[in-house]
This record gives sequence, C-alpha cells and structure tokens, in this order.
Amino acid sequence: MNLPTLRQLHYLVTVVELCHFGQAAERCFVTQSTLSTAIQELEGLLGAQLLERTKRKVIPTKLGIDLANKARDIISMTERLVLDAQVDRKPLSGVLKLGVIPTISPFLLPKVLPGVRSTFQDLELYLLEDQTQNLLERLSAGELDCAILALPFDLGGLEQQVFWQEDFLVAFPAGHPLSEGGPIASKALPDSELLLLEKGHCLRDHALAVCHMKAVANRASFQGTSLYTLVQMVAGGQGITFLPEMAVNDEFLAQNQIAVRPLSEKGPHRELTLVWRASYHRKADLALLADCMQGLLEKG
Amino acid sequence: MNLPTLRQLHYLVTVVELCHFGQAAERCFVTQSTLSTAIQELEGLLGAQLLERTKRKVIPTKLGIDLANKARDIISMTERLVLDAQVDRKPLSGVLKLGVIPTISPFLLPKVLPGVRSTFQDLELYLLEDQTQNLLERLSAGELDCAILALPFDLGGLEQQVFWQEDFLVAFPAGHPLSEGGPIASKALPDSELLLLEKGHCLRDHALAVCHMKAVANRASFQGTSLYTLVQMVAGGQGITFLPEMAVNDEFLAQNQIAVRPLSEKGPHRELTLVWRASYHRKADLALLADCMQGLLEKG
DNA sequence: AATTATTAATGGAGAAAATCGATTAATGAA
DNA sequence: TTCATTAATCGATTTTCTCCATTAATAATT
Repeated sequence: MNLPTLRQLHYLVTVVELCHFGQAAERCFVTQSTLSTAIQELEGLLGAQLLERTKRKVIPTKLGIDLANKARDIISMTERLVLDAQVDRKPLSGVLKLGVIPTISPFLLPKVLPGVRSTFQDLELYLLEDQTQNLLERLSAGELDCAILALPFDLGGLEQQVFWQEDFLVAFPAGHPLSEGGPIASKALPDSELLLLEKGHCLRDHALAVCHMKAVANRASFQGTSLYTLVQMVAGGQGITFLPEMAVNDEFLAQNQIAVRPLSEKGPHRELTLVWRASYHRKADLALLADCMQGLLEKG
Repeated sequence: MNLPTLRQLHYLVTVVELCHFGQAAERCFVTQSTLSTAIQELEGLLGAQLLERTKRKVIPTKLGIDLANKARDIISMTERLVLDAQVDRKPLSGVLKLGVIPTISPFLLPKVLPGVRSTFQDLELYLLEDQTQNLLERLSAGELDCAILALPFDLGGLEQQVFWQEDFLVAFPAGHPLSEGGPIASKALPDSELLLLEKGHCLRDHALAVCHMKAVANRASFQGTSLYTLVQMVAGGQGITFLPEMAVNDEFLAQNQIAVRPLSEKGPHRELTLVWRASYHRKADLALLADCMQGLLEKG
C-alpha cells in the first residue's frame, strides 16, 4: 500500500487546525506553495477531498477532520518513539543475559551477585550456566549479551575484561600420603590417581596445562560431572584433583574431609574474564560490571 | 522535533524481522545499500544503536526490537488511515447539515423526510430553520452543507438544483366579499387588507413581487411571524394574504375558517431549490437528495 | 593455509522529490 | 471601480533518495 508521508500528515493537521494555507505554511516553516502542493498530493493519494477551498475560505471536510485527528495520533506516536530512543538509559539497566561456566558459577555468583544487584538496581540479570564452547556459540548468536569464562581460551573476535585471577590447589583425601606439607610440584603427583571433570570443562584443560600432563592419563570412568561430585570422590579416597582457590574457600567444600596443598608452580593459573562481542553496543556497561565484580572480590 | 520517515520505520521493521540487510532490502524492493543507508540515518537521527551488525550477522538491540514494534503500530495506523479515506462512502451517508426557511420547513419536511430517511438509511440529518439571509451566511461559513430556499433570490456563487415549484393562492376570511369564485387578479385585491409576514421572510417579497405591490402598503403592526399565525389572523377577519399551495394543502391550515382562490396571474410563483457552495465536495449526494425530494413530492 | 562465498558498508552518479519564488486567478472589501 | 487577500500554478533549484559498483570483513571449504 502506498502510504502518505508523516510530513504530509503534519501539513494536513496544521491546515485543518488553522483553515488557512498561508498561516499553516508559516507555522510549518515552508512556503504556501509547498503546503498547497503537499495537500493536493495527499488528497490524490487518498482519493478523497480533505479540504473544501475557495480563494477566500478553507473548510475542512468531515473526512479531513477525521483524518487530521488520526494523523495527530500517528505523529505523536512517532514523537514518542523518538523520545523512547533517546531515554538516557542508566548504565546497566534493563535485561542483561549472562552466561557463566559451571566451574565458576557456584563459587563466584554467591559472592558478587548481591553486590552487583544493589549497585545496579535496575539490572535484570538472566543467567545461563553451560560450558565454554556452548556459551561462546550462544554469545555469537546473540542469545547472550556476555559471558564469564576462564582464560586461557580462544577468544575469536570477542572482546573481554579480566576481573580476577587465581591459582589452583591440589586436593587430597584426608590421610593421603601426600596430604601434608607446603607447596608441592605437579611432577610429584601420581598421574594415576588424578581425577578430572568430564570433557568440555575448561578447568580440565587448564589443570592439565598447569602441570603439563596429558588428558589420556585419566580413567574415563572417574570423570566428574561437577566440582562438588569431584570433591566428594576425592573425600572418598578415590583420587586427587586440582581445585581453583575459589572452590577451596567455598563453605560446602570446606566441610568435606579433604586436604589441600598449593602448587609450587607459580602463577595465576586461571583468569576470570567477562567477554562480549566486539560489535556489542553496551560495552561500557559491561566494563562497569567487570569493575564492580572485581571490587567486590577484592573486598573479600 | 525531527521525525523519522515512515519509510525508514518500515525498513527498520523489516530488518529487525529478517536480521538480514540483503533479504530485507529485497522484501522492500530496494537495494541493500539503500536500506543500509536508511537504517544508519535512522540511528543517527535517534542517537541510538538499533542493530548490532558484523559482516556476518545482524542482531537487533533491545531498543531496536522495541522501536520496531512501535514502528509497526505506527505504520498500521497509517495504513488504516488510508483505508478510512478510501471507504466507499454510500451516497448520502453520515452527517448532513441542512438549513430550511420557515415558510417551507413545516409543509415540506413532513411530506418528504420519512421518504428521505428510508431511502438513505445512513443519513444523519441536522436541521436548522432560519431566514434566507442567515442560512446563506451559515452556508458560506461552512456551518451548513446545504439549504432549502425559495427562488428567486440572489444565489451569489452558490449552485443549486430546483426540485419543486408552486403557485400562490389568495386567502380570505370565510364570508369575505371576494371569498367566492375562480381565479382572481391581484389588482382586484384591496391593498389595505393585505397581511404579510415580517421582514426577512422571502415569502413576503415573493408575494409582493407576484402582484407588483409595494411593501409599504402594509401596516407594520399586522406583520405575522409565521404562516400559522398569519392564517389565524386571516381567519379572524383581520385581512387577506397570499399562501403557497403547499401551505394550503396542509392539514392544520385546512381546519381554519378561510377561503382560497387562485391568482389569475399564471406561472410558478415560487421555486423550491436545494443550494450548496460551488466548492462543496459532495455535490453528487445533494443532487440525489433533490431528486429524491422531487420524486416524493410528485407522488403526492 | 589458501580459496571461495557471503555480507554490510561505502562512494559516486543519476533520478526523484521537495521546496522556493514569482505569477495568476478568484474573491471580498473599501 | 480599485485594492487586498488568498490558493493554485509554473519553472528553477536544492535536497533527498536510490542505484550500481566496489570494498572490507568474515565464515566456510578446499
């Protein structure tokens, strides 16, 4: 369908209001001829007479008045649309879809979410827990706005801001021969006892990377599905594993019968980072979010 | 305020729907570059990002989706406006403001209005009774759509369609010396007994014109304010007067004790006509109305 | 790793439109 | 009659819109 332009509608509204082409033209900041032509085109387009005019008088027709009223509505809706677009959005307000990997989620979120929520009152946070690769796909597809992942991993074209870093600790069953002492070198660990998370968890790869071990050294049947179950296996004496500091400080894990020793390999062993698409339009907001989380973690 | 064009909004709606510039362009029957430019201008105008795009993907922002929804509403309102304008209006439907002079109104309307109303079911007729000059002013001002008047009078620039014509009769008190007989010449009438309507009624002028009398021949104190009161004065023996055929056939007047004789001056003495502004946009409707009234009067 | 295909942005040329200024014709008023 | 007002009209100009061709970036495929 061929639509009139908003400009034509605006002209109509003004002429109907003033019943005078010259004055209406002045109010619209155009010449009378412009207005005259525009109205004629509008009438032509609609196939109906909107104004009855003599050289002396302008009388809107019933239809002209009706349409001018509708036109007023249309124009004011459009004005509102413009205003809506220009609402000075508070930073980090509205919906934000955040993905988090499972080896970070249960330890980080309880620490930072209350603080984040109180800092950004108008933030509506939607959380999705999944493994790195899946999160990256969803992020690329636009289903997520950002994700919290652990470096190192292949960023692709994504941008990021690291907000935390931590070491790994080795967890032994209570009473294990190696369970006592200070920093221990990964070389000193018995490969055959190592328990890891199942494939897909980046923590698995990171742990192996730290101690230069090969994944093949582990028994598939003992791959854990979460850090909680993994710790319970360690506590049950079925093997040893690596844990990020964050997990060790967690209350739940602390209740289990395990002993932890730091690694003598120094490092930060894993970096927590907030990532987003390079084309994302609210980068500034996300930087604020990363800053906020960092601040909360540093305060303890 | 600077408003976006409906075209820009339409482009936005399409791109948000398809998430693909090329496809959206195709659907809009323009090239991709046209669409691309238009969206960029829209974003510039609104001062906000509506779409997040890489070379590979297009992801609408929250704002983009919101505004596209609003835009859809605006566009469909505009489409409805166009449809409203093109509604094939039945002839003589809707409001019609009709003026009628007092010497026609009480005799004509009861005869024709029922028929008019049943012929044009959707007609909303607003009636105004006043003297010719006042009706003409209101007609010119656009307060009336048309008027029923009696010729002859100065039409000015108005257009008209005559739908009836009638003679005048002379009315005498029952028992008046001249009350019996056939056609009578106006010259034979006693000037001093002539009663007329007050000034402003065209019937007064028409009556005087028929018999070439001067208005000054009449006593001001006996000028009637309506044909009903005038007839009662005649019945009371206070004088004679002219009546249009229409009034003579009226039931109310027939009950009064008066006698009527035709004038020997032949010819239609007054013509009933429907008048409208030359610029009026529903002339065709009014011609139908005049035709209709004529038909009803001819049937009796 | 190199090649190919896809896609949005960009630049320049041409077409379409909107607007203006000047004039005309009609209308009322003085 | 003459004058003032006003909407329509015409031609010229400016602005906007659109297209085509090309580019740069990105994935997918070889």
